[in-house]
Amino acid sequence: MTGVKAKRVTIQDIARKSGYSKTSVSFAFNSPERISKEAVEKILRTAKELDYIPDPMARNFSLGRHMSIGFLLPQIFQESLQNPYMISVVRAIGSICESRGYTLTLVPPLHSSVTEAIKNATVDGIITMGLRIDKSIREVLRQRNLPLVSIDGLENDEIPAVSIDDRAAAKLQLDKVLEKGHRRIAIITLPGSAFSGSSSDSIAERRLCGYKEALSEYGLSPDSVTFIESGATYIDGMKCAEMILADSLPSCIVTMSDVVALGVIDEISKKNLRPRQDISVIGFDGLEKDGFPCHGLSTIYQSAEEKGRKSAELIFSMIEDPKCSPSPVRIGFEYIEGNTLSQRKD
Amino acid sequence: MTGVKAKRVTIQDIARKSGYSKTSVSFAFNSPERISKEAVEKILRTAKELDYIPDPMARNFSLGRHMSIGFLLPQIFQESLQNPYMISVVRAIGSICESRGYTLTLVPPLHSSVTEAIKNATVDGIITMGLRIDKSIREVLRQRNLPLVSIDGLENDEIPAVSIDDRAAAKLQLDKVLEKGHRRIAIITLPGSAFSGSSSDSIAERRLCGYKEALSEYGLSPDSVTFIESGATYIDGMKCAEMILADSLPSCIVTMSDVVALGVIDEISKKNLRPRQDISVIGFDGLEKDGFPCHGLSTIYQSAEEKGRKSAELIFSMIEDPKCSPSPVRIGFEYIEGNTLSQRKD
DNA sequence: CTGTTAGCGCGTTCAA
DNA sequence: TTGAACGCGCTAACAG
Repeated sequence: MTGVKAKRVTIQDIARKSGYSKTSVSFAFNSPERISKEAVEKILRTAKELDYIPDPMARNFSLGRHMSIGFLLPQIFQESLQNPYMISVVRAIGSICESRGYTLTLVPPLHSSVTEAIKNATVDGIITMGLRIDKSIREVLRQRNLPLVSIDGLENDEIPAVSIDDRAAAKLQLDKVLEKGHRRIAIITLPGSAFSGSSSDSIAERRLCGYKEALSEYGLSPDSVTFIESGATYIDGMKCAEMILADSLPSCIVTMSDVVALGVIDEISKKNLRPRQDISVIGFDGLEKDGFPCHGLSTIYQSAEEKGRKSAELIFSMIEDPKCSPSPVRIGFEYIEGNTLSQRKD
Repeated sequence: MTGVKAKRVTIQDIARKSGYSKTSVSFAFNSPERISKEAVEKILRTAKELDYIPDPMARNFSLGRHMSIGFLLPQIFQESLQNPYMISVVRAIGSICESRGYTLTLVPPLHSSVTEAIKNATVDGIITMGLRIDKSIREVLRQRNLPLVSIDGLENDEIPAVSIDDRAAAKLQLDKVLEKGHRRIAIITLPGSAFSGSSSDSIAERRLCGYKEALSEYGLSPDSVTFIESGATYIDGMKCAEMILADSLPSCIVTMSDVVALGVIDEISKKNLRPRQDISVIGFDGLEKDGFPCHGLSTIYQSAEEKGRKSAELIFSMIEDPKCSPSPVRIGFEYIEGNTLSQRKD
């Protein structure tokens, strides 16, 4: 039995007081056409008197659904919702949920465990972003029979995924930089690149491949470039730029995310250098197109809106047809000409 | 009965197969110490074989709880999550939820109705922001026995609220502007000011009172100031600035939100005017302190983190003790000296 | 067509 | 260690 909560009015109470059966009360709320007008009236009147409305949890339990999609946060709340790109994706997912009458449940790791979090999430499906779906996660998904869509996840995997071709996008990014004549280049990578050791396949790694490809096409060695790993926030970008500038003076700083690039730019200004004229900067994400002010940052655009929308549509199709196992979805990308990547002058 | 979902393994199945009762199975998962070691082992082994874990919804239903807090979005998803200040508040709420093992459910209006949304939200409590809590909302809250905390809501109200003294904060803001000698002032207000007609008490209105007070202390009439209402996004700020600049040339533009101020600044630059030197700008919120890059915008700071945290703590205290009706919480505010509000020169 | 009876869903917990 | 009741609403099947 339950705790000490004040005893709620139930469908039973309305049945008794109105003189009808539970069934009729249920009908009055959900299929008024199924019973007589007067019955509906009397029942609803009684319900109003007793201040009754059906309990949504009991209702959902009975119907075997939750009316909510879970967005599984890869890190703790504080960090996940610090990332504007992730927020834009969440916003897009939310819009789809909204149009279907669903809520969107943000699910943080439970006791630092995403697996535990999935075990306990009362949702009809889960969308995740930038998370490695390991064995224990797959197990729980199977046990709970819970559909999951992974954004920016592994490729060649049985789990439905939405992503861009990160390798090609990164290559395009560095191509633009090299085209402009830059050779003294610093690249700020996201966590999860080869440098951090373990992770076998991550966005950062895929993009690194793209970078190396671009370099090799120009006959350059990866060693000619400074790589440095950083978190994905504005502050991280500033710190990282500070480290880089203390050391050398690249003609271009390449980042794997727009917010990092913004931090870099502000740090450059702070050092009394001029972004663009003295040091070029290029970002990644194209946040400006999704409504986040970037002041003309040159960047690679990947639509957060589309990623979110597509993944939500995928999850709903899986909920509606549990048998269907959708194929991966590829989102496009493009170079956005801003005002922070200029021709090398020196 | 439910739909066509693949039949899940239930506690009953484990009981049968393991030779123990449902009760014992339940104990094996929740209070292993209540039954023998071998029973626990055998049961858990059987569960593993059949790929069983307890269903969280059934569990929560049985326990009369949801393990989730609802954040009620005042507008549609798209708009609500466009607002960095709201996002910062959500982030803080989420962190508290996280630490208690709760999820955070984002609840958009259902069929454009917040009341309907509340009726159906499977959550233990609701936090809302900038929403007028009308009669029909109160009714549902009572019916559902659902605690609610309102951020930036009405004052002198029986609903627990978390807010700042908006009137005083706005006065401080305009005081700073007037101190610097500005007299040709344009003020961009949020929706819900007197101009928009109806709303009887909103943030915008309270702040307007503060502005008028400041003006009157300087012997100035409200008519000497240009008021213009705007949405709360970067883009809205740009548009608004465009309108203002097409008309006249104020020496200072005052906004009710930092993002709007950022839009104004970029629009000023676009017009080949210099923000700060030619036109001063002051914002409101202090987003920079909450991790959102504002490049030294002068502003009034109100802690989003604190608003979120306090409201989450309130809601949990109400959940834990349904009888308690907490008193309103006031958050502090302060002027942040940036580099966008300068002495009037002309 | 209107209304009812009975039982389900799944895990928790009281009383034995 | 367990059988039975419980939480709350939904609905198949049936009777008038």
